[in-house]
Amino acid sequence: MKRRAHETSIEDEEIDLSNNVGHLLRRAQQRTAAIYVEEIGREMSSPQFSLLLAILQEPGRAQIDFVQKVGIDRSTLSAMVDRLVKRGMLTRERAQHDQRVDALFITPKGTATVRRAIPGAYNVHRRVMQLLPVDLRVGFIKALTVLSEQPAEPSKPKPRRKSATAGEDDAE
Amino acid sequence: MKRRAHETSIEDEEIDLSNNVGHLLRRAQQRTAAIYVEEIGREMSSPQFSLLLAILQEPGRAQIDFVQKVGIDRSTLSAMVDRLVKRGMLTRERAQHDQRVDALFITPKGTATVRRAIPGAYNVHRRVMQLLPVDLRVGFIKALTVLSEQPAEPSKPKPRRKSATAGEDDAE
DNA sequence: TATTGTTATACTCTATAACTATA
DNA sequence: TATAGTTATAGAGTATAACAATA
Repeated sequence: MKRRAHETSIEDEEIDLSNNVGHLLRRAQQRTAAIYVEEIGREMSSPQFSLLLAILQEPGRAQIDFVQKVGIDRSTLSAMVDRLVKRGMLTRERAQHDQRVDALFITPKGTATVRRAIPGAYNVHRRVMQLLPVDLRVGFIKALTVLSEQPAEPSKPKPRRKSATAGEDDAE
Repeated sequence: MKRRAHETSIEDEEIDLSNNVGHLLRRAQQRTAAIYVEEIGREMSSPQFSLLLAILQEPGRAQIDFVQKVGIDRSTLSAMVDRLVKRGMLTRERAQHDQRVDALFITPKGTATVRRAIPGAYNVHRRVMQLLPVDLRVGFIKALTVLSEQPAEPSKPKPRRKSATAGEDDAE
């Protein structure tokens, strides 16, 4: 592991959860999720809301498009779409021009459901922002946006020379 | 996005994922999780690391203490501890003073595992921070800390007058 | 051969409720 | 009765790998 970052001997007491972005992000999301439930309820999970909203705005796109747009794994998305189709929120249609792709459409019921949730989504955003000191708000969203935009190689792993295989430079 | 709470008629196009804290937090966490895997691998999930670290720092505390400290649900934590015990990272010991509580201890193996992961944890933190413009970094952590600290009534629902029962003031 | 989507597998996390054994 | 922990359910999301159909 590339410990050259800080090759000092590290005491257990020197690290703690309060300066661990991963942990903080999880807690923050947890808090946000709680507010989400208060505002929107359990009819739709937050990722489901994101997906439905995206489809509402660009109906007819292929699943793969939403994978990238919404940031949900291919197989996860497939399962999510299954559930939402089962609940009458979405439909799948085989694309004519390419028989491999499923175009996604939102049903009237799905549309109504998302639209109903939109005010709640605003409230979630607003309430979370209100928890923060005013001077941190803009920067916070900026920071999250930057992190969200970083493409972690989203299903486009650029066919590197298949020679060596092995290490993703995973450093073990 | 601050279109004043709601009450206005909202067009679908006016809201989008790029100003939705919930969505942004999820994406950001996703990105962080990917870095976590690169640095630490799949030996431990991020929540497991948090838990082990907490126990390393305060061994012998009851499970319930870690529920609050680490922010993991009671039953989730129970299952996590099961897995970690099974993998020889933790032990449970019935507390003498209160036969209901399980005190948690980290084993030498667990200790070694966390300690080995600590440099990686630093790297995760560092790498995530480096993705951000310098001027956003401190504020970002501050904001996350604030959000993390908000207690969403963590298993301490304070026995309100048992009179009315009913509404958790859940609004809805 | 590459791409889209599905399926299988396996983990993990979350939440609720009911249950036990204590206190 | 309240608390600590477990267990049973149920629902989601995530990730990997393998596969079929299609391009």
